[in-house]
Amino acid sequence: MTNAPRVIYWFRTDLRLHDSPALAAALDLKPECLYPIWTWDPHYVYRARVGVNRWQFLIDCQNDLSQGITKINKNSKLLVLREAPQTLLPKLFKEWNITHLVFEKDTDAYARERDDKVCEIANEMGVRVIMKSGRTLYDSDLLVKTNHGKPTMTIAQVEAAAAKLGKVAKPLPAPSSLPDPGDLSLEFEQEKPKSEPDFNKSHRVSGEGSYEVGISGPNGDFSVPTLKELGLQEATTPHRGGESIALKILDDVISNETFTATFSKPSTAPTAFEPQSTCLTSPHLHFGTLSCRLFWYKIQEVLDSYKGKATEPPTSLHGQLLFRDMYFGAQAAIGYPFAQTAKNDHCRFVPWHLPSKVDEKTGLITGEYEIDDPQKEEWFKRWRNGKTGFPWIDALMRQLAQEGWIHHLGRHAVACFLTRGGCYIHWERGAEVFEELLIDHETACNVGNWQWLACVAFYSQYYRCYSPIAFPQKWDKEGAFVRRYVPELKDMPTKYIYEPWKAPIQDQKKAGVMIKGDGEQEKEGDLNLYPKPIFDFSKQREICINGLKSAYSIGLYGDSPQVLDGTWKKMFDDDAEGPTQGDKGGPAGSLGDADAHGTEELKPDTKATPSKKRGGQSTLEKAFKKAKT
DNA sequence: TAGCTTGTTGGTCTC
DNA sequence: AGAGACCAACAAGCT
Repeated sequence: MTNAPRVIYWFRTDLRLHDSPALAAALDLKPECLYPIWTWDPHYVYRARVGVNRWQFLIDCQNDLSQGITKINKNSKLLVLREAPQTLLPKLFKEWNITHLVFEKDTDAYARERDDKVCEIANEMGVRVIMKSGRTLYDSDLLVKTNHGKPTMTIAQVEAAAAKLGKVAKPLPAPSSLPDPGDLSLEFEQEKPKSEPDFNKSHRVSGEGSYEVGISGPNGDFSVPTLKELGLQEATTPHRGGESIALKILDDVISNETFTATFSKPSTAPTAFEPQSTCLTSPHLHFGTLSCRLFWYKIQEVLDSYKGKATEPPTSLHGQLLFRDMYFGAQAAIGYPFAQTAKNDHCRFVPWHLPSKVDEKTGLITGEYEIDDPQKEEWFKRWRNGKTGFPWIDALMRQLAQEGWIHHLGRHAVACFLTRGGCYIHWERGAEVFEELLIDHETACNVGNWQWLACVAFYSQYYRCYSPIAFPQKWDKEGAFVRRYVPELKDMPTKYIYEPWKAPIQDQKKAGVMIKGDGEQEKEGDLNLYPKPIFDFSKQREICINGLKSAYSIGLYGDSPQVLDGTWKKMFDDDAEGPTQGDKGGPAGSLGDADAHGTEELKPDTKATPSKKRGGQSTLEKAFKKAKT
């Protein structure tokens, strides 16, 4: 009888009320009722890597949003529904007599696939879908289109495309009123998800139970699940989520005009803690509790009235937001392969240790990897656990595990160390650890930065290598940061704080710590133990640089036929760093049996040979002669 | 065309 | 203390 719209507003990575073009579009419909929902997606619960700190942050955001909604309309709140959106939404459309589904566009590969499916069903059921861009400064698909249809790989490309697209959209105010939701009956069966494989099993102390209590939660009130329901221990991060916190951080940043106008990322200290040297807005941008466009214009207001010399992109605060758009543009154009080497035409192929297994049917990495060398697996575990014996690296990795956040340059240091500047281990291993532990993890930025640091895309100056000893001394001669996060070393003399293995035994004993073993044993008598370094850094650095030099001269990319069929091994010297021995190789660097693909002769691959001075062998010989000296 | 500049964020030395 | 030269040498865009 009524033509008034009945609208579901589907919150995802836009957990805010201010500056939401999608929410504004929903309200423009003048709906008779508005259901603000969150679908508790098993993909996120089981298949994405999400550590306890990011769960806490998400739950904070949801609770704060729900309270924010209730503040505007006491009859409304965030309705959390525990089922996959692909199966749940069609049932809700019917049950609640929905006319419109509205949400913010998400260009992550899985999100696109999910949303395509939902749109298809909605169309079939006669439900109109409204999707608005709002996660980035510019609609990532438009950015790509304006960049001649190509992934945005440099800031110059982003700036050129942005100039054509015009100014960033002005932020919208939060709504002053919200319609009531309609009838909340749920007369249908809950479809429970398959819990295996569960990538987050290692974090659970009891079974995951967020689907065991029905669609609307244990009290039937659509409550936000708790960590306990997820079987998780308490979070350890001091950083908390929610729109109200995000807006307060923004106010604090903006009220410091000098900080805002003269911000220059490369000169902020990665060793600063309590407080850190940057504004820590990244998790709020990820969960959408802070609009990047509001941030943009608040910065602009400061710049407009600032009398001194302000910094500019790419190092300025505006520059940081442009980088985010760059990575989103790259991901939007490349899709699923963006997060991996296999089939990624913009990612250089390097024969890293611990390569991913690739599903031959889908072409996607499975989350498992090959252990080509047990020593490298040990290095990887010790890196992951903050026990490499390099205090700067270990302090950062322990800060990551405890707090879910480390400074951008700290991320550079540990990423370079794991990949091209130390362990020569696959950047996909590192990206997975960051995915699990970072509270601000978003695939586009995480993967993009790992590719940058590994010098496989975005960046290529692999001879510029971060030293775990010299680099932190630029900001923290005394080693206060190390002393904070590696307490075993808190009394180590400053002279040895970044290389404690050089401290004489007497100095070690005086400091209450022995530099001994591999980090397994924590104490010996009264003395703490801190591990010996996993390797001689300068030797490994040399090996890595030579490895990169040979991989660059061979010039393969993730989509090169030799990479996909495993014949890449024939192009590398057996003695080259990485699993290059023999002639059997799997797709994209894994060690699987390549026989199934035949042993056809290598043909010169035009796409894979952009370099004029390709031809490898002499370069290789030179490289390895040098490595020996 | 070959050479120059630029690219968010290196290390080491000198002044 | 901080800037500049040099190290060794990548890619892309420009002239």
